[in-house]
Amino acid sequence: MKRHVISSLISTDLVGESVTVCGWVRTFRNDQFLSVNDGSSLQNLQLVLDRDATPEATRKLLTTGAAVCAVGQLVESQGQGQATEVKVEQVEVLGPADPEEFPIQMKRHSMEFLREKAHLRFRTSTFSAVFRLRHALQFAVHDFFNSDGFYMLHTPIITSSDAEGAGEMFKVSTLDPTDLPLDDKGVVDYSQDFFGKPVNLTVSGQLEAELGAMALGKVYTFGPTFRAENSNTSRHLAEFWMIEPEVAFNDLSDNIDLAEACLKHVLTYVLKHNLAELEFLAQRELQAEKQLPADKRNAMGLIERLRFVTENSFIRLTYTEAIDLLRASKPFKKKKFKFPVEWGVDLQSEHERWLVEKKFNSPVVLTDYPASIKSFYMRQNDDGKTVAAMDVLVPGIGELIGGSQREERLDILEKKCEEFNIPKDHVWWYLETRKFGTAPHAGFGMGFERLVMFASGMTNIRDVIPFPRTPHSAEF
RNA sequence: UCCCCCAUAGCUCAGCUGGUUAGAGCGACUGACUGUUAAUCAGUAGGUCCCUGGUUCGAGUCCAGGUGGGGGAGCCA
Repeated sequence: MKRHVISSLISTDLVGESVTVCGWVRTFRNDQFLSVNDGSSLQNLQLVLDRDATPEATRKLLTTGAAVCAVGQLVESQGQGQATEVKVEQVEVLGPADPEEFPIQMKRHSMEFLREKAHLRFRTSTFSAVFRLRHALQFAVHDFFNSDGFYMLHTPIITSSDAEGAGEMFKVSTLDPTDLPLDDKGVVDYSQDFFGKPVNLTVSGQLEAELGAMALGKVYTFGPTFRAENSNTSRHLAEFWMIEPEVAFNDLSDNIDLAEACLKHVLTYVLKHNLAELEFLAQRELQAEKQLPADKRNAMGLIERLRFVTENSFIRLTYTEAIDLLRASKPFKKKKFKFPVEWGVDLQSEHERWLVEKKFNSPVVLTDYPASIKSFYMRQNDDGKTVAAMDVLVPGIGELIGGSQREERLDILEKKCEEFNIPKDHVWWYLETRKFGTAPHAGFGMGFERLVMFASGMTNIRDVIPFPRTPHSAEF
């Protein structure tokens, strides 16, 4: 069946033509006006029925949520709310939706309620807008790297690498948990497992991406990532998608430039191609913020915030400079911070928030952290105390990107493995890239859902991924 | 994992220092109206007050435990 998508019918270009449209009923007013959405855009199409020509049995089935298909002529609307409408000649209900049971009503629902209806929440304007935006953002990410000569590398999802230390891992096994094979010491004998050794779901594709970068030059991964941390926050998922570029011959400064350019590209893309969604989400945010006290609201609207990021240079400062700024700040002097601010301890959320939301009100890139609070693979600076690490912090979300220049010197990397208790035979393949033709290189990880949060103004990460995985929650 | 808050109709919520028949708005249903924009107007139905136990003459209300949800923290992206 040849169909027209609704997004192509809301302008007057096709007026006079006979059209076929299918979609889901939003409202049915006056036994005559059927508002239908097919997901092609936020816009609903108004189908105008001939009340007398439409059997009552059909009209009774035209309830919110029902799937319908209609044939008619596209005409200029006689009403005020829309440019065009369809004079329906024939309408068929493909799938009714019992109005007593269908949970999505033409009224505002709480995000908490819709989260429990994750299978149906796509039918709402908010979630359809979020997921169209999510699609556009992932397309823009691929577009950015492809245009810049990167190759996408599919790094493994099942991995035996346990060296990254990025978090607790999900074990993957085909052994029967009620009948585990044990060796003579009573320890599980993984030689009988599918891979002959213990394996996990990946917590990061970085180490493997580094291997690719040391031959292909510029690579990136964009795949699912799993953390079995018992994190119960609005910014963490057990299953999330991460973008991890890795570039040979880049230093830390190049790495920050890449992160900044990438963010600016994807936000510019959605500002150009998804303005309707962004305008809708900006309105939604405004409504939601009415419930909040004035000091908890965003200083700028959603679109203004995104433009600000695309048009201004990110603030760059070292960890040491950040500590100095924090120690000179009002909340520090008034002892408003709960956690100590001194060189050597990691910055807490409250400190990052102050820097990003109060001091600069802009994305901030913090660099050169103390070695002791960062990972083993980050490149040691000449001062011997800090490493060439970077975090990109954005208002409302905190850490959006974390990255570093990688340690390319074999002797130092081997020493770091010892300090971090990483057995060399677990990462022998990683170390060999430093043995054969080592070169400076750098990369970062960007949490895709956090990017979608930032771009959409949604405040809970569970509302920007179709089917969120969090502790005790894997329905659907 | 820790701290705080919450759980009452399909949804959002009210329900006072414990008191007799648990309410509102929206939605749904029935009817009226018919160029409506979350249509309007009138009416009707709809409740295991999250679960278990306790205190009390009496518990939606107080106490304990549990479950679920939210906000914040840690871990991080």
